[in-house]
Amino acid sequence: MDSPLEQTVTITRALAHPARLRVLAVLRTGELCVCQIIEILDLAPSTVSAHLRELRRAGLTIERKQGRWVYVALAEDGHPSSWIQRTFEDLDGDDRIAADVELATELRRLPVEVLCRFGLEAARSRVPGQQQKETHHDCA
Amino acid sequence: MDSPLEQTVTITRALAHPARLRVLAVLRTGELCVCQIIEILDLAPSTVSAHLRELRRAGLTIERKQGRWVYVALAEDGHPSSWIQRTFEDLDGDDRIAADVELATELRRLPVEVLCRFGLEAARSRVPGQQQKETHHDCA
DNA sequence: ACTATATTTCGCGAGTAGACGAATTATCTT
DNA sequence: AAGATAATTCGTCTACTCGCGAAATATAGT
Repeated sequence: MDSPLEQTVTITRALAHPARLRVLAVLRTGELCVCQIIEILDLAPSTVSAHLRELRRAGLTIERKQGRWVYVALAEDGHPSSWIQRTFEDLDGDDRIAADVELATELRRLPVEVLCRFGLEAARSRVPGQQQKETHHDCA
Repeated sequence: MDSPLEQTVTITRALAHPARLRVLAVLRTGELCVCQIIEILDLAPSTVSAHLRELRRAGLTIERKQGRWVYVALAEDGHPSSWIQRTFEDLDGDDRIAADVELATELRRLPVEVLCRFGLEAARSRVPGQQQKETHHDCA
């Protein structure tokens, strides 16, 4: 449909924002649900939703809906994925990205249900020792 | 100075415009002077100048001044150049780009002096048979 | 059916990108 | 020194991006 030129613009435009690059980087370690991404970026849900829409439109990510939650993951194939690889080469070693990845790792250990509803601080205090017992919903 | 994240944004933003992608593609076959690029893009000189500034700022191109003319070329090394390579893979086969490259080939045969001063049509009629005799200034 | 909640869509305001023409700068030619 | 000209900078206009909160949508649990 789009010419190669237009497609390239779509992809590079999608890449050309720190919040969207951060999302891609953090998805490198696996899918995340939208509420986790909201927590990591620390932006309004509507803002994050718009960023995710742009990534999806460019073919850089895919989404699956599971119950109330929407999980976002990197697109595995298609040529957008080689742009993602190129991006990661540059992003490696960035402090902000490293912090995001670390936070993502913590978030994966917390039950999504608690995180979404009460926020990070509350989820941390509810699951202090990095081990959750009475979780009903798994994050991935 | 800039973090890897900021640098990546700078580069991808620079790539995220059809006019700038066209410039990069056309430079693939060798350097061009600004007036030739103006002719190819068919945009106001001030607009083209702004696009070239952004490419330079991102480290994607380099410029050298020779007399009145400024010649633009792709940056050969540094990691911006691998972004350029990635870009070319996608741009190959685009009709617009192909036409631009063809036009660039023609422009290289015309004396810059005539092209800059009188425009493409005039330069074509002054050098009808693809051979120029009384050229004082070479294009590269 | 009703309530709670995860996410998206909508509408708005502030800032920026990208187009142009006019004015400026730098360089060549005479 | 003066005039011509390639290119850049500046000012302006329009349109879009990106942030937010409010409203709408969809799904889960009671």
